[in-house]
Amino acid sequence: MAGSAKRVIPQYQRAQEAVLEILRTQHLQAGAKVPSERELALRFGLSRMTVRRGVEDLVRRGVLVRAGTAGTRVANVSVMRVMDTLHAYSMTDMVKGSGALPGSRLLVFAPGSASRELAGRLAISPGDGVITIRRVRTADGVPFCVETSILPAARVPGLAGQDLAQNASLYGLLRARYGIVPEGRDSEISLCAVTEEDAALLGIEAGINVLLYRSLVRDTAGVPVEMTSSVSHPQRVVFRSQSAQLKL
Amino acid sequence: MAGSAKRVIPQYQRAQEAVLEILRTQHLQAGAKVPSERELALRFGLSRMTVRRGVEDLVRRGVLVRAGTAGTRVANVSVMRVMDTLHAYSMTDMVKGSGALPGSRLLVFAPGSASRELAGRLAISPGDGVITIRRVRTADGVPFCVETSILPAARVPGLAGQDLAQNASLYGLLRARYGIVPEGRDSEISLCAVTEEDAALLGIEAGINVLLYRSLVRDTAGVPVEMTSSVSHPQRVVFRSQSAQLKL
DNA sequence: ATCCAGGTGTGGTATATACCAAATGTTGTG
DNA sequence: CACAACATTTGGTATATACCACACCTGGAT
Repeated sequence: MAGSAKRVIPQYQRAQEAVLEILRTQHLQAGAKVPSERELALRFGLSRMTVRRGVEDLVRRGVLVRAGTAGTRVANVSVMRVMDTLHAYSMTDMVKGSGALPGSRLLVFAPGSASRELAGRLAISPGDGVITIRRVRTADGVPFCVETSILPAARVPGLAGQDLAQNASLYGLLRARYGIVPEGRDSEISLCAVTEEDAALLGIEAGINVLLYRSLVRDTAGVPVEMTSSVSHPQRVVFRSQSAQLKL
Repeated sequence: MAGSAKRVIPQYQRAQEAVLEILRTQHLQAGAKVPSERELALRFGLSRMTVRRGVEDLVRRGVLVRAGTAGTRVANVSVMRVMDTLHAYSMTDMVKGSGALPGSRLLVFAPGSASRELAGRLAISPGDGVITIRRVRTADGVPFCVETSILPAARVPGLAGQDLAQNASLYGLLRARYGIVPEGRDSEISLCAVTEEDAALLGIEAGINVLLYRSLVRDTAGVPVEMTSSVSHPQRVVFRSQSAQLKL
């Protein structure tokens, strides 16, 4: 019924959005109780089952936690990096999925040439052009990580700083303008002492240990398209993953 | 009292089991088509919605892959194996895999009873018996992490401290003695300040930030078998993962 | 004031039904 | 034989309903 668009967004996803909206507008903190499923259903004009499906997704993504028969509450982590094996989320989508408004501020956009080691990783020749992008990522305006990406310049001709000026998603650009679809990634999580510069950007004490996430992203052909290394805020970021192994 | 509650197994989990059973008995290879939801519902005597719920779990766990309106298929196993560095099941094997000699020292082996929250995570009843195992893990004799495992006591009758005395692998024991095969895990990596005790064990300064790895391991039926949380040495541990997107 | 019984609200499960869009299968025509 | 037209199958979504077990609150008896 009603107006039909080509891409129909399912009601349960709208319900999800609506719940996230409630979290935002009501400034619900971690541990705050969320309206019951029946209540939400009534409010959204949907059936409980439909609302429930949306809520379950939010629970699965770690935004909400169920307290059994004592209601459902807001989880205590603001930003999650879901290391899902099936979906290579863009950071932008990841933040959105955590119920926050994603943003980014461009710090550096610099053409350069690849060192021998970098060239090796990116599968290009030493001296080949690369582009270094450095950004502060924010969720609801609060910075949660400083990210540095390095891409082979040949893959992204014409890419300019202003393309990333706003809150644009790099992956969105790669896909839309260059037809590059990130498919696989090798990643690594470790610790490092935060530099003074990064500490200032994140609003934390310099020199303390923080999470360092580094990854190499490949396209559908397995060719490297991006090297990323990002430093995360100690309290605001959690890496999650779900996996299953099959043995028959 | 203190006994296990009735703990009724939901039909959709039975449906899951039944589907896995079909995969086994019919020797369905990766890519093979699985009976349709309506067909399964008919076969199991359940409603389609109930069956669907089970199937969705299997999809989420990576066992099955949906091919839209063209049916549902068995996932490609080889792809799943690629990512098992981060999701390695046995720490012992992991250490071996990095070329070092694995070892462990048992700190605590304590029976106890589950709190409400713990019971919820392990899918047992509050008050049910659990076993807490705390070990220092070493590589070539050098400690690199302090690990705490909690298992439902009912799953491992007769398990004793000396079983883990030396360099025995807990997972090896689970498999060999109890027939428990770890299959999937939900995991999470974050930061925490190291306690004095752990700091002393790892030979690092107390209070600094270290990597905290927490996971819930499930067996082939999706039933929780172990909760782990481990604190890693800041310089000696790196979490790696490889992932590829799955397409059939 | 304390305690306990019972009502109410909550999530968890299960079913029957319905319609849609896309993919597949079948059939009838050129 | 090739190919278009049609019917069927499949997963995807959405709803209404029902019952359960547990947590919580409230009111009344002690």
